[in-house]
Amino acid sequence: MELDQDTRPHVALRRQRPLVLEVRDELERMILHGDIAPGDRLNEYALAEQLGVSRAPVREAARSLEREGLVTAVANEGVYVRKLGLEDALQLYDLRALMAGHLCAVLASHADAAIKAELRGCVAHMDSLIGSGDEPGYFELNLAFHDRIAEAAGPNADRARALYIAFGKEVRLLRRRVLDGAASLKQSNEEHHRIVAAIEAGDVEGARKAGAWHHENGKKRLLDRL
Amino acid sequence: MELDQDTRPHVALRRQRPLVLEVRDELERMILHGDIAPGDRLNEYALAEQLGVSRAPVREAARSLEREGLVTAVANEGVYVRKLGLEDALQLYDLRALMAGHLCAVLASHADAAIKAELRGCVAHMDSLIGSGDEPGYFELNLAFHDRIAEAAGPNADRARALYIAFGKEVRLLRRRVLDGAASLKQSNEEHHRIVAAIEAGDVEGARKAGAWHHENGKKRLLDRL
DNA sequence: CAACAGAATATTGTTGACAATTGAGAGATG
DNA sequence: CATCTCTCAATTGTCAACAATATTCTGTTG
Repeated sequence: MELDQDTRPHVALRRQRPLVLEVRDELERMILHGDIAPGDRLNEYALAEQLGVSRAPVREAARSLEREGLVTAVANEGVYVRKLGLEDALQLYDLRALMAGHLCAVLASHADAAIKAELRGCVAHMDSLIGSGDEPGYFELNLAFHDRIAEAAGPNADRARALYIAFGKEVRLLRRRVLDGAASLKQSNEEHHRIVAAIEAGDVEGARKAGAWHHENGKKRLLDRL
Repeated sequence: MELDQDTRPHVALRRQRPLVLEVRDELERMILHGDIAPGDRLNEYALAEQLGVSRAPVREAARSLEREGLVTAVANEGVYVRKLGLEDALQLYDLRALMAGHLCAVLASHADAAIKAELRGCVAHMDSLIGSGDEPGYFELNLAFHDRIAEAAGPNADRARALYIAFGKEVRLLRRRVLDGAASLKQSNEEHHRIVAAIEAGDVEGARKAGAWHHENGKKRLLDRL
């Protein structure tokens, strides 16, 4: 947390962004990055010293993270990074698929020509990336594609979008990472095509189904590896 | 060893339940009960004094409520009870319907004879309450019915259940309360019948649709009154 | 009289200190 | 040698004080 780099004291002390938000983001980064492993306790004192702040902001940030599902608090004992069991992960996949379907449905109900063209171009580009064997490029564009759908769903779905993003973060707490096998790139993009087709056609329920089913495959892949 | 007299100012008796949780529940009650109106600021100092605690637990509780969506925090200004616009309310109805459908679907996938019988008896009882014109009794049992479904969905849907409950609380922040008209009691219970029928038949997608549609009617009723 | 500058006040942001609880290790005891 | 208790260190829970910021009030000036 390099906040005190600035030598001017009065400027450095004026922060528009509350310290607790900085701490929250940093704790979230640490947890998702694996610096603090699932099951580990968050030592308030150590974290406060490490971040150069007092314990109060750390505690507030922890409460915020607790509500988000990234940590669990035990009375008089501390807060622990949540250990995600298989059952929890399956739930998250379901809910995330539900949200994705909803976002696709909302978008399908009011998509304009511009976003339709953009999404169509996106999946076409992914097709070409598959053809040239550029897997990293595909994964990156895949993320951008789904982000774009969530964003384009508009302000009337921002709550669903927030949950979609939160579930995505949370599922990363699963000990055993699910590496989306490269074997199914073609199948994955076929599903993308179906999603875009439904959105272009204004088929709300079709888009919901296509979006949900695409994400449910992540769950299926997880189960196949057990 | 002799025990000191209990004359110490801050009572530090064994607290199994952290103070912040008590404060959080109390604040939530105040907000939902209307003691603090949407748009009002939560005065940390005043609330702390009123609750007989210091500001730290109040602040932590507020962070928790923020993540839940009941309040919004503004830097250096304070936290305000969230003002729910019509668009927000419609979103919440959609998401709540989504969760309800999911809960019905999960329950349909593994309902045993006991819960089936219980739900069947519940809707039958509601039928009789309609017949006798007992509206308050109907509303109460209606709540219990939906709670029972959410509960019976089991631990594999507890995340969806938590969201379902949270959305229910949040929608109460809407300024203009939606008084579910008594005109549609019969229609409402017909939908209950359809839900139970799908659950009994083990029709997962049918139960999802029935559960979601039943809740979407709340949204429709809200829109009809504008 | 309106508008603005500046002081006074109220409120939030942050900190360090103290009390209480938990967990671990040393020592006693059967 | 196992086990129990007691003490001690580590950590969380809570608080009151201080610093910074926003808001309100007031007096001055054009």
